[in-house]
Amino acid sequence: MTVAGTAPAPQPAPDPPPGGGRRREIAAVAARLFYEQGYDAVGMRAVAAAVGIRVASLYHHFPSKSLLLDEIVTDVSTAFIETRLPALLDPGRPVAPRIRSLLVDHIGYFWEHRIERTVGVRDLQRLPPARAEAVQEARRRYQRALGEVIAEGVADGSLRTADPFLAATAALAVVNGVNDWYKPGGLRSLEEVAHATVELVVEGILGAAPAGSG
Amino acid sequence: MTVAGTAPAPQPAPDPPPGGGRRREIAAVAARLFYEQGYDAVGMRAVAAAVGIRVASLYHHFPSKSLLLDEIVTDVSTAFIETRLPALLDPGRPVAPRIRSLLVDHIGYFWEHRIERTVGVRDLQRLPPARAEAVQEARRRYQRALGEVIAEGVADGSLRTADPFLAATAALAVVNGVNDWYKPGGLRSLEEVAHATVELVVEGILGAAPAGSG
DNA sequence: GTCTATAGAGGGATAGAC
DNA sequence: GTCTATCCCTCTATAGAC
Repeated sequence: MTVAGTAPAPQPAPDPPPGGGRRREIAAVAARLFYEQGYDAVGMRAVAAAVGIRVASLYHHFPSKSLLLDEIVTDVSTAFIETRLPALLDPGRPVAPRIRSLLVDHIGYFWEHRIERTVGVRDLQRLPPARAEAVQEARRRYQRALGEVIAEGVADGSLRTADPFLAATAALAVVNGVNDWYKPGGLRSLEEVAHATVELVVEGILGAAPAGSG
Repeated sequence: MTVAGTAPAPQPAPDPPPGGGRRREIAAVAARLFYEQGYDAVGMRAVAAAVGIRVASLYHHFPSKSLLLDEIVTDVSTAFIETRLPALLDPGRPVAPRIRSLLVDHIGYFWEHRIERTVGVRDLQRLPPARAEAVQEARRRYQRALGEVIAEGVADGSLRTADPFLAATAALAVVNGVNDWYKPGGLRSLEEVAHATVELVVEGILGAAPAGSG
């Protein structure tokens, strides 16, 4: 599921190399268990049992539990940010639409990857330190870039907010919050919620004119 | 530290009963360890060592590790909500000031209790199930009540937002987010950040008139 | 209220056969 | 690539002395 926006969600190699299938299967099974019970509460025995193999076999695919966690969270937590920063900073397009499509895509991407993202937030400290730092650094760059673009919008008069960096943190808190409460199958689709949320953010917090008025 | 608002922060009994001091000391030490490393990553041995006693002595004060966690998080996570709901719902006062003072106090209270709150969010699932449910129920009531008050403000014309319950979740995401990034000792005091954040929320997300204009 | 000692289960990880 | 078997450690919790 991809929420309508500018760019397609980044996809890893569509054809997993033969033999890599098992590795991906283990990561997917472990991700779900970590998501449901927490990293520390799930033993390698439980992961092995859910996959249908023995513990020792897990260590043929991953050298340690923390590197299994790394496989699950690091790419998902950094790929969106890395791939979206160029479009966000592209000066050839008006600020408000740039931010709108970024945030709509943000909600869609992290909803699709909500399992990995939830684990990546809650159990970040369990990653090998250098990997945890990489994730945090990507998040900081993202937030800083958004703040700079908001400041650009304030300077050119298309946005109005007193403190661009405070507004950036608030905007990200709101869009990230969607993943904490949205449940599918209700009255509204994720697309509807995403667009309503982004309008609330871009008009309310950032002071942009309504979407259709440009 | 209490952020300026309407009501004083709720305080537990100021004079701990003699003999209960050790219990409080253990809870405080454990809270800090859980906050820094996570509930599952901290063993009862580590708690005991930090207090300066042996593991068995811990079990004289708390019957289990999960009830030690309960002592740390449940009261802090529900007391603010329970004590503030009457004032939030009080129809004898205009909506916007009611929400403003609630949110300013919210930021101050959960900043003061950021250790307990962080543990209570991240490790909620480790509480005894009935206690975890109590915490979640309090959070739901709080959010629902805020949504109702926002709807009241929309009805009387003092607020303007398309979806009061979406606005309530967004507002809470922003104020809760402050505790994730604010660091003391910087350019701005918590009071300044709290007021700026609440103005951003109440004017931006809820569509209220600026603070001094009523 | 704190201690020593220990039960009993489960943790991550490895050796080496197949 | 998966297995059996095992190492060594830590976990929560309890028994019973002082």
